[in-house]
Amino acid sequence: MTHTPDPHAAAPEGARPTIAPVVDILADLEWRGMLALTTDRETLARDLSAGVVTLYCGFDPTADSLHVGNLVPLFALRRFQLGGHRPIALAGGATGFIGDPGGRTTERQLMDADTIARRVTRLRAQMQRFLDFSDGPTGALLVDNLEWTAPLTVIDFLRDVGKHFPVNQMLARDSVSARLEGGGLSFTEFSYQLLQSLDFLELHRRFGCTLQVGATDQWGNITAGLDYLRRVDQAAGHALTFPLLTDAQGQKLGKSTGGGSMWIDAEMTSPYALYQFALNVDDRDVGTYLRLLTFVGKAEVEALDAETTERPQARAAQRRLAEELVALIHTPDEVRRVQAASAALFGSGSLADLDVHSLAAALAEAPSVTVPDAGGCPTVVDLLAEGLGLSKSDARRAVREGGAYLNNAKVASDSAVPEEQDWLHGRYLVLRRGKRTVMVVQRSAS
RNA sequence: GGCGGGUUGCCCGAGUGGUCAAUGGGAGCGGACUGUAAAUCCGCCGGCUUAGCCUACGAAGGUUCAAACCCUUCACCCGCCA
Repeated sequence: MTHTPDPHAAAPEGARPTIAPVVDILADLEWRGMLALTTDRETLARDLSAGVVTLYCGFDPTADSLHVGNLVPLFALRRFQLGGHRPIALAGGATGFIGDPGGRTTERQLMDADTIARRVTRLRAQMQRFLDFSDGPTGALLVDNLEWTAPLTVIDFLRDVGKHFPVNQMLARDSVSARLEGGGLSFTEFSYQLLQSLDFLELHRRFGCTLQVGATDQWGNITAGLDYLRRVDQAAGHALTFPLLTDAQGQKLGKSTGGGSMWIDAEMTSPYALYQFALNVDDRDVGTYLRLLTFVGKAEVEALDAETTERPQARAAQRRLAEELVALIHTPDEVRRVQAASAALFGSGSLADLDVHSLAAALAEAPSVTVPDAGGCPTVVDLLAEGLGLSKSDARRAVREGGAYLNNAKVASDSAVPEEQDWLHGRYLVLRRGKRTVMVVQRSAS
């Protein structure tokens, strides 16, 4: 087990993410709107108040990074931890090979072993950042189900696991029946629930894990595990699921308006992009996001809700969400950097008035293109295309539609070339497409 | 294994020899309005050396002056029968 220092520990006061204490975990999840289904609520509540409960949630390596939507279950583990319980984050090194049939209509593409191994490594590193791995009864654990699944032989699997699963019940699971009504599914994906059940049993035996949490499309897989636990070990466990949420646009949580995911990995989604994403969250969704994706307490979230209703233009809730998210996912230092960048690029002051250090800092996050000092500068169209990864046609179109700006001034012609006086401090050009896509052109200092 | 239906741009989906870079809807992008929001309206939405040219309608061949559209083979998907 690896112990990582809390990335927020060294941060100066004020910039650190808010971590409100959790007294009653079920009540906390409830007001956050995170409770979809549970097995017997009263027994669960009693167990949770009687002492430390060990619980787990699985994460399959479906991408090279977690995305913002994955934070809902991951943060739920943390909430349980704050409430005095012990979370286990499980990386699906084995289940990633099989593919969960739930929540989709078609067969998954199988991943090769190298891809899975790489992704599991990255997944583990990311999950470590959000839980407290210090020693003690509530210290988090990180496991990979490949550890106990890989050594299993086919015969053992069929005798020891498969024997306990009635096919008629497996067929009845929503995740399976939905697929049967659609295009069907392979035996491979049909078997997924067995592997997930095996995980639950294994974690129960190793760590006394008695609760599995997950998005509500996991309900069938989780309860399959509970049946298995009962049949094999005569043990009782619990299931708790979170609602599947979509935003006001019908998008999955954490998708930008462009449809792309907001990744946790700074290389895949820059802190600036994440900050801007949060700042632009729809008024109707911001309360939900604050509840699910931050640890801000009830009183404060409700105050921010009221702010949103009364003074939407201030976007206090969005600002808070943006700060919290960047602080949690990245660092408090990043919060200050992206705030400075946002203020400079969207602020009212003229770019030309900005001192060179502020300008350089503001532009650090933006895509950048460097041109040689001597010789002619490329056209604005070429610079936009290169810096923003557009086709020439797209870049030309942007200019023709009046959606391209050089130092906040509209570019009039698609043959425009920056002039000498356009270079801010002799070194920078700020190009913008539309309202929010900013890039910088630099040339070496003379 | 047999018979039938299908495979069109980011997605859905029209088109069944020239007038097709391809109707329509959704998504996306830009503009106006605003609060870097929503709604609404307008424009755009394959690429390029942009009044033109190139590449595209599952893949490869063929017929034709001309093919997304006709023919052949292959691949995949969906029904029905065995």
